[in-house]
Amino acid sequence: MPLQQPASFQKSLIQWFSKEGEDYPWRQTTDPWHILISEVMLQQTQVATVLNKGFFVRFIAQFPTPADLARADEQTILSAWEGLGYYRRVRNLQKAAKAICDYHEGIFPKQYEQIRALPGIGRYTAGAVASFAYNQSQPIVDANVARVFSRVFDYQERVDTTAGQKQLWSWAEQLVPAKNARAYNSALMELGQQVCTNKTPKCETCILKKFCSTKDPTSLPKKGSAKKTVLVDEHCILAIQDGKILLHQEKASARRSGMWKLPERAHHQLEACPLLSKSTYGITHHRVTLRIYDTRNISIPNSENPEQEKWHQLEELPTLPMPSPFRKVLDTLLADLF
DNA sequence: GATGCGTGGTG
DNA sequence: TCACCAAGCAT
Repeated sequence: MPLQQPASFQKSLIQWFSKEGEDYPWRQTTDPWHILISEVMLQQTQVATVLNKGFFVRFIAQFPTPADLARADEQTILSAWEGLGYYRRVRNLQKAAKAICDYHEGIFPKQYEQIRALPGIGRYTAGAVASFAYNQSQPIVDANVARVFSRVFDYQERVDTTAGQKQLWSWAEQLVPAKNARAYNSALMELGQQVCTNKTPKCETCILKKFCSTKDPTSLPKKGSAKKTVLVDEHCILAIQDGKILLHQEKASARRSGMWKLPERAHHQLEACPLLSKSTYGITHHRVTLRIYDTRNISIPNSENPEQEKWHQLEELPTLPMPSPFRKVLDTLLADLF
């Protein structure tokens, strides 16, 4: 046991949470399907993002049961996820919905191993669903828990390695209580989010202060250095004729597959076209400079893969799933032009 | 074990 | 400005 008084540690957390815990929409339900949706949305995504734009409330209204998501088409699920990023998550969520319908008669499974076996559900998400929906005594380790544990135990090794993960999960297993795992796990994560924060931890008011060994919290947890960002240019065209706009759909093998964007052209094909906008956005380790050219009064340069391009009515634009950088630039351009 | 995957917030 | 980070997972 890593602590002398684990019961006191657990009790401190649960008491703090009962006073300071936020009343998020996904904490007002124990429906495992709704809990799963929230957990998948929150993977590598901050609470404020999911909360502010109403993604969770809208999604569970649109797909209240696994069967509802299982029968939706690709464009519909991508549109419901638009703005959240990591679109693979919603595809896996649909695969999980189909598996629940096909192998569990549409009833969300109760056993941890069955939850863990669903597509897109790893060790963290399985533990989160089991503890939040069913109050089962399962450990969780996310970025918040990793930060709290690495500081409480003054862990000087890297956490983004197999050995580091093993250590964090071992602490999580040993400390999760048998009875109140729902409240305990919620509290541990929320302390990491509200108090034991990345840059400026509020150690003076932290209820785990008496359990905590680190003298230099902001130096923890230790991680390897990130991959260097690569600069990339993207040259796209705004082609509008007779109330229609030309769009490109990403292939199944591509990133953002199934989504629509403005068609790309080689830079040298666009020398005669006026530049309409210039913006930048990040995707994985790339920094993309996106330039949009006006081809409305010029013959449109030939595409290398015209089979992926299609004319759409301008009215259809809001219903077509589109990556955020293109949604934003189109909203701005069309507001200016019309 | 390392890498790819989106987007928005932060100091 | 820009690197880093966030309720991870699959390959």
